[in-house]
Amino acid sequence: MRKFDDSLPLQLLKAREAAMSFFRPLLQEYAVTEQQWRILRALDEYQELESKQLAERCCILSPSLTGILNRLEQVGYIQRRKSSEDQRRSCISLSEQGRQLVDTLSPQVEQRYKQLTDSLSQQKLEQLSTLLHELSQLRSL
Amino acid sequence: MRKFDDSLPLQLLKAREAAMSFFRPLLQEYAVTEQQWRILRALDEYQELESKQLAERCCILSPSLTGILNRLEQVGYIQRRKSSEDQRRSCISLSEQGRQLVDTLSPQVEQRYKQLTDSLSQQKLEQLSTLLHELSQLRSL
DNA sequence: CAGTGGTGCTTAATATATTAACAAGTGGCC
DNA sequence: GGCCACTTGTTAATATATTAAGCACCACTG
Repeated sequence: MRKFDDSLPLQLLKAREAAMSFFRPLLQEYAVTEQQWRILRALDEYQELESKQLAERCCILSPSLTGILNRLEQVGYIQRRKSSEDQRRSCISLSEQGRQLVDTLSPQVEQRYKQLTDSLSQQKLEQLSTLLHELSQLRSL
Repeated sequence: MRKFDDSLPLQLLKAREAAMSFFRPLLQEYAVTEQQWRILRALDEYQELESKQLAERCCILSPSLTGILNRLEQVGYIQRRKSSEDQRRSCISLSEQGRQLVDTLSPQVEQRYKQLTDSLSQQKLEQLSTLLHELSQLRSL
């Protein structure tokens, strides 16, 4: 039978752990979690997003998102407003404080990201990115 | 700046989600979690392992492992014994019931794994595996 | 306009992840 | 033997992940 270590999900997990080891110390220094940073990063790029879009882009399920957004709101990094057309939807955006954090952290994150990509070569990185994208499209029937 | 969706950790996360979508329904049907299955799978392959080795191979931190092993022991899938030479270490192994579960589930998991790999082509899979392994070796200085 | 199905988000309950602190066991060293 | 540094495993506290329920709001339809 196929060996345990050959499991694709496990390989993906280990690869991600290695990649995250580049950023964890930095994020911890600023007291934001990995997931919180994904949210902040997405909001920085898309200005204002609904919860559902945020969940989709950040790969976070809505029940988790509820808690994360509550905490981010409490420390003052984001703000919400109810959509005027649809009372169910809430639109999330960065607060001034949140934007400041992103502006401060982003360059440092980018620097470490470069260390990471340089360690692997540009070509392999693109190759990997392509394969990962292809895999992401797959769904069990 | 680099786009949000280009983030390697996020790509790895999404790829893993896609891959796991092939197995989640099956695992849920047998009421075992993803992590519990990793443990059982590892124990099936290595007979008996110490907690630390298990944590290493399954990519699970010790505090999480403590809880997972407690639950697996309670439902009767594993058993522990203290190492005779070193009273700190505990050796974990599959119980008869645990072995039965693995024997029942493994073929079905393999079947879905084949669906997954067939969807991607053998060549790309090997290519991906190689790149992931290389990435896994990297560590932030 | 009440009824109905569907959507967006939250709650609840349980299982993990993550960091720090701790408790106990081991080995070396004086 | 007693002190010490180190290792193994656990506990504690907080943040997420996952599935199932629930609740409010929306659009549609009779």
